[in-house]
Amino acid sequence: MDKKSDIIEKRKKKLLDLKRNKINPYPNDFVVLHTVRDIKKTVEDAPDSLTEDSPVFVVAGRMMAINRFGKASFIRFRDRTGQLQAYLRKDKIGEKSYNMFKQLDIGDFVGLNGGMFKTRTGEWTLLVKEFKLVCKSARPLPEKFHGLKDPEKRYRRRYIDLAMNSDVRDIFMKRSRIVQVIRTFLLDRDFLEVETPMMQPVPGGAEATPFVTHHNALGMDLFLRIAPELYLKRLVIGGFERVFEINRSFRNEGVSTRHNPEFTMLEFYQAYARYEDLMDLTEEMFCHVAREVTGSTSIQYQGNTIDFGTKWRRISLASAMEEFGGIDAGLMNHREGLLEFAASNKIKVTKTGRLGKIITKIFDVLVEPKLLQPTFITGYPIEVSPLSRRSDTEPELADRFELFIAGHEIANGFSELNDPVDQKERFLQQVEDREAGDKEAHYMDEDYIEALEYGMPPTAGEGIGIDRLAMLFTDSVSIREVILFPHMKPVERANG
RNA sequence: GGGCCGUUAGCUCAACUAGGCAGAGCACCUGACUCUUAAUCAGUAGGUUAUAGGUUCGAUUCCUAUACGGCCCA
Repeated sequence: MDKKSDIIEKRKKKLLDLKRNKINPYPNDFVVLHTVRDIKKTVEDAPDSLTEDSPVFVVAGRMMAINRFGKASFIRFRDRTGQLQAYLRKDKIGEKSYNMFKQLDIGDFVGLNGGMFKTRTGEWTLLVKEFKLVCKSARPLPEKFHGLKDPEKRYRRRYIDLAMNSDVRDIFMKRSRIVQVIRTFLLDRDFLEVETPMMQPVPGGAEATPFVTHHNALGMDLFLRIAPELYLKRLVIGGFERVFEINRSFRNEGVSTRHNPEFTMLEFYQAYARYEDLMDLTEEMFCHVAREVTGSTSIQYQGNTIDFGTKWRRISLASAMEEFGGIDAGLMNHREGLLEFAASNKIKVTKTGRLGKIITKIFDVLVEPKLLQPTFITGYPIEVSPLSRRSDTEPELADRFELFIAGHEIANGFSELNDPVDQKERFLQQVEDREAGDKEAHYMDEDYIEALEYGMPPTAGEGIGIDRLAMLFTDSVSIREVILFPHMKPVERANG
């Protein structure tokens, strides 16, 4: 048997009392005419025009604090645009109305109308002529000073986190802004925004374990996409020479400060471009985002200044391994030597894995964390790049780059492999790896091969992790801080 | 998957080292107060200490397991 908390019981009793007194605790007829932002702007622009009686503002919001005196009260309330103080006096709103106000709680929504005046301490305040309860809150908000801190409660009940913590609101407004700026940036360059299937018969475009689901009517399993790549390239084949998609992909992996099972990616494809062009475009895009979102091309992340404004470093994987990992470039083609090096550095690698996998694994551990300023790494081995175009000059390498910032992989781009015969061979090699036990290896996608056979113009494409970008621009250590509702295990509810 | 840490009132935290009546602030409730802004003053009330076991005369405290979470590693 649940014993509900005293404080919630009392709130629910107040609700019943309201109903008994024929006051609707959930009306929907209050017409809002102004926002807090509107009011503050008027105060700023024309303070001399304001009197207690005019102009009359009509505004609504959630009460975040109440200071009651005997026959007057100050409240602080907030709408989507900001917070404002209001002053309610018994002699202004009438005894009946004031007694009704006394029954309200922090957390309730009120509709207010009145004029602006300046208090003795100089704060512009709404002098309320009329107020109306707009929504009763049946549960108390957290403490006003400390707010809600427990990360588990913050993630599980993000609405309270948002209601209480302005820095959390700022993070998600910033995230939204980042996406909007990127969208506009691409639209301005004649890219077409599209939506491609999230449920796919063959999951492709990345090395990852997919989620499986089942379509009853079709009697078939489908996979939640691990990337939109192969569909976006089909669109390039169809003549949409510049396309992009910003949406969710899903990977059936563990959760951590950097991984959420569903995450947001931008992927874009540009025909007649090469991967070098996309590096230029990426620099331009990030500078633009930084300027639009923060007002500067350099940002602070975990105590480090990250500068997008200067030319980004471009360095080959082999050189980076030598410079940051201390691995002799001559070792790059020597499997046994690399395995020995990995072992002596306590890096666990799959001994049977392909050479490229061993190299990238060592890179992840020794080099990636050291790449603080934006850095493009190029020259990836072909066997870890099964969808990339083969380099004309070094056929063992792909025309590919990855972008690292603040020790995180942020983007991955390459000139697309548009030779269907080569692509088929690459898939076959992946299938071989899969059969050898590599669960993340690509699946054979015959339908995609067929599409390539119709001809895809030379194209370069890139994926950018939006969550990680949002982490960078909001100085967040954990991906959960930039995802509104991060995945959590369900918990038995003790109290309904 | 492994290691470490955490879970006490609606919220933020004490009490645990060395077992002995579970406490504070805010919020709530009652009263006073017409310029407060972490309002103030007086008084009241609020707990199955995450869950299940064990040790003990006695467990929030020690032990075991489980659940959920955080950080680090894989």
